[in-house]
Amino acid sequence: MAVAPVPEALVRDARARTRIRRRVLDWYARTARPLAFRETSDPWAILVSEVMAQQTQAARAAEAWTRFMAAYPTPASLAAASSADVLRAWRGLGYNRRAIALQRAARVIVDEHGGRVPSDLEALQRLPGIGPYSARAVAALAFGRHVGAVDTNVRRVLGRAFFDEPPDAGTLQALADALVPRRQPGLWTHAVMDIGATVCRIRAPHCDACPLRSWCAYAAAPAGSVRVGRLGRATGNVPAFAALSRWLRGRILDRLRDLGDGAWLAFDDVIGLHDTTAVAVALRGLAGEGLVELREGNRSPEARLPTG
DNA sequence: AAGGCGGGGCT
DNA sequence: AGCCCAGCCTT
Repeated sequence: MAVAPVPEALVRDARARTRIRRRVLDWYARTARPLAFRETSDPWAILVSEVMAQQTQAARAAEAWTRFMAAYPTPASLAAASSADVLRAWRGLGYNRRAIALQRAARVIVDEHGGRVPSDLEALQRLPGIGPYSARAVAALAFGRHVGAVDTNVRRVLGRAFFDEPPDAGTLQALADALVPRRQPGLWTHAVMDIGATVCRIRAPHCDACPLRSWCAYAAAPAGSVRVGRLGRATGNVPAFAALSRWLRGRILDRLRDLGDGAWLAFDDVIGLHDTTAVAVALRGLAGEGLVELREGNRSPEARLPTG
């Protein structure tokens, strides 16, 4: 078993990187997950897929993506839509703020970039809902830029293979960037994420099937040594009331999705089983994020999906 | 640096 | 019954 190279050596050793790339790309050519959004090269379609995949399993995002792209095939089409319709198209995906942010991004693309998704990394990251990961993913997948997109999969794969303890974000990003091949940045990006999703899983990794096996510190670690598991943010205890707040927001949005366009829903009709204060807090929160509009009704305050 | 934000799949 | 998922934004 080869000793795992320290990341600094790997960044310097072009031959080692070449071997790693070849092994990974060969593996990907045989085993790639058939995700619908991998069939497109349209930057807008790729951007939409990345937003949908944020904290959402890629296979499930792919199903929604196909429907969404049929409705909103261009930035201009999403920019011109009503937010209510966009939220309806987002049903089932969760994190509904993403839908509003995506529409805002489409409007920025139309207003400031001539309706074309920008290829510049900084411009991408300025778009609403596009952070460090998504900007790099779009840059690499849609524009062939040589940037490493570090998501939870890549963090785990590279962390396990090339570090003995969780690296800081800058160190990890530098290694991810250095590993991107000259020729096929998009294929590489998909490939590393697939390793994390199907082989280098957080539990019960399939090291024997891994293209990085011969370089990997994790696979080589003797039994009993410390093994790095999840490399993202530590998960703290989630209070029960937090889950309830999210759940209530979701139920309210689903009620509003089922109403006709522009129809208002009275707070009193939402409350039913729910605590009056909890409903009010949820609606204020939704309004503050642009997910609903509020007005004072006759009996009680009223809410609807945004018509703009 | 920490907390909020969904819904579904997997173990 | 938890834990996790192609993260991002706000405070």
